Amino acid sequence: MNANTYHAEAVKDLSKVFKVLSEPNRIRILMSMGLECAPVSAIIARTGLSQTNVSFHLRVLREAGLVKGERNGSFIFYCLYDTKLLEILSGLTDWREASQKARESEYTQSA
Amino acid sequence: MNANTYHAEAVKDLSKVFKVLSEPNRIRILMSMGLECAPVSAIIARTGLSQTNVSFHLRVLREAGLVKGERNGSFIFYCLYDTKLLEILSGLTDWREASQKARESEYTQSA
DNA sequence: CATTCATATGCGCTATTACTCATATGTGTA
DNA sequence: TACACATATGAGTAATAGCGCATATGAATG
Repeated sequence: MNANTYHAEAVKDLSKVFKVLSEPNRIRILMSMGLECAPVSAIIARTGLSQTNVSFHLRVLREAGLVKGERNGSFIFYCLYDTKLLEILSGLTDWREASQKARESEYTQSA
Repeated sequence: MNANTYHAEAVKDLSKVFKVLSEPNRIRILMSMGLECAPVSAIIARTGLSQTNVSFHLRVLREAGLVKGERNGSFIFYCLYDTKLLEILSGLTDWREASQKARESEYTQSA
């Protein structure tokens, strides 16, 4: 049992989270929710995506444990499972923007 | 121009990074590099992946600006473009592990 | 210059995924 | 009960990604 097998579970879960977050529209949905819960119809309005598509992405986000939905009358309110996700997203954005110029000017090639 | 279009570029870049990180083997490659540069052969040995596959993933990681490669004789040494990526990965791992139990016991369903 | 070693690349295959359309489920209300 | 609204789900499709095999490139060494 080396370092790889030791982190196997963590790697597995991490890659799943990354896969879920690799869809631009899912990121937009997460950002559109912000700190407060919102019904699906609000998310549809904010993102401009189709109802079917939003529903599809919400399920993916839900199954990944990134959002949760609670029924309230005929509406279902969705919110971030952990609002810390917003900080993570903005932190990563800052990180990428900070190194963007360096990446653009540097070669980083192979041969 | 609303909030969505304002963040459009950031969302685009973020989703690309997440997509690159959504591959378990790529995460393993990144972790196997750690803080120091290593030739491809070392990465192959550490991960147990095929040479073709490692080369393929390294290109993806390189084009995403996550690693850089420098030739040294007949070897090409790869290293993290920014070692802060390691902290990010471990930070996210901790974040997921911390909420894992809650996610497992809670419903987080839709209807 | 021929050979060997390290690494990259093109091709074909298969599996996955995001999307739309149509339809189903569930809730509130007359 | 019937109807309207909010949301979920299933089928079908087109695009993409990861993998292995074979091969190419490029550096070192005799």
